[in-house]
Amino acid sequence: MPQLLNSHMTSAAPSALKARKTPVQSRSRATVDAIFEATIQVLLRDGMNGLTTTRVAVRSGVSVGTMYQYFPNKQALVYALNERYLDSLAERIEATCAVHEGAPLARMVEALIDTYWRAKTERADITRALYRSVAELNNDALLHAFAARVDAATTDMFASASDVTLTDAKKTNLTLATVIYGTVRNVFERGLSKGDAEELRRNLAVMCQAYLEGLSARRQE
Amino acid sequence: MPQLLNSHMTSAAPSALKARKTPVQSRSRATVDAIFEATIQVLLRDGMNGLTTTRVAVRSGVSVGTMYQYFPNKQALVYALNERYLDSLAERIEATCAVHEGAPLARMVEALIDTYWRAKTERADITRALYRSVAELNNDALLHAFAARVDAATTDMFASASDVTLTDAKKTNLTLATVIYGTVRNVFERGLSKGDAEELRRNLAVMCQAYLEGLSARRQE
DNA sequence: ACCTGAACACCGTTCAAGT
DNA sequence: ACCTGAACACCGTTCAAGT
Repeated sequence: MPQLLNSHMTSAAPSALKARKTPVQSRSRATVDAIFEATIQVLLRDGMNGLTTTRVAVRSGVSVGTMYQYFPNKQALVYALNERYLDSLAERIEATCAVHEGAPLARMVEALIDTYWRAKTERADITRALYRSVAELNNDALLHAFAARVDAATTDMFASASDVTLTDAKKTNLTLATVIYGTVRNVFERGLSKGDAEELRRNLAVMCQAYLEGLSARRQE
Repeated sequence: MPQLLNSHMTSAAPSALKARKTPVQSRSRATVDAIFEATIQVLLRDGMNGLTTTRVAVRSGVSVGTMYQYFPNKQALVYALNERYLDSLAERIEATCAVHEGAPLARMVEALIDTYWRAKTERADITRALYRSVAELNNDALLHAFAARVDAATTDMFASASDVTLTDAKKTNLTLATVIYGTVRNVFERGLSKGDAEELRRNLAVMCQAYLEGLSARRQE
């Protein structure tokens, strides 16, 4: 589970949600990691409503006071947790994009769906818990930063396609990204069975391909 | 704003979230409406975090004690609010389905996207607030009931298409519904500009059409 | 049948005191 | 440089008393 979250701290956070101090000694870095770990566990066990500072403190083995040295309030803690998660997700997407530079467009789309899908489904419980927790925050800045970063990577990738030259890679990317990420989220919300989810993944790919073929076809006319 | 919410009480609610008593006298019905109205307003002004029972009570002009006569806890209140909203949304989709019985498949898809899109965007602030509030609940039952009801209507509609006979209307519906609703939600999360959102709506329609054409084409081979 | 609001348990947050 | 935990303000929820 720790592998899902890495420790880069990107900073799109509004000041009220920013981490209070950056851990400098190894002792305090361990403290912060313990707090994050405890937060996920409490979130999984008791849900967003049962996520109390006391419970996180007890589970992480530090006092509430210590928590408040690193996070100015409870929201900031949840915010930072999502920040870590999105950061690692963005890295994975960027890696996929790097690998597929110059590939045929269809393979890029397939790879993007695959990476995103896998990242979200490999720990479905965590994905669900984080989807819920982030909804409570003033999350615009967080999600915009994530979207901007990931969009940059995927747009570049699409623009490098070996078989098609997109007239407007940015807009094509916006359509594909919104549809793909939105669909994946809705699959979670509907709680689809593994079989249905898998079929939907394939159909999503087919839809994206059909859309891309339509784009080329329209250009040739 | 009241028109967005009607007062049918469907009941997919787990017992812990069920409304405590049904209003029978006109006085109490007015009370419940006032509570709902106040809840939306507090939600819009102060967000999910600032939604306190005291604030809702003051704004609605009733005491906390009265609120607790109708809703066993704060979650139940938010749950009921979402229930009302989803109920009215389902009604609108059912109406669209009824109108398009026997129409060509492409027009059905267009109409479905249109209805859903319009319902979500006409009061974007409320949509956003409710998306956030529902994420906090144990919302599986609520969303499943909504999905089941709406899926039934749209599946029937698709099965009645005049130009195409679907081999598996249920699965086609699942794909289209998940992609459409998911995409609309993601448009909100990304906070797209009106222009971008409008373009995405069109592209979503194109993607769905391309997918349907692919279905027919594959059958002919 | 419906409403009130003081009272209680618990949670978020602080801060003086510790190592 | 980092940690502790009692103390305080405030919120969710109840219930005895009212109309």
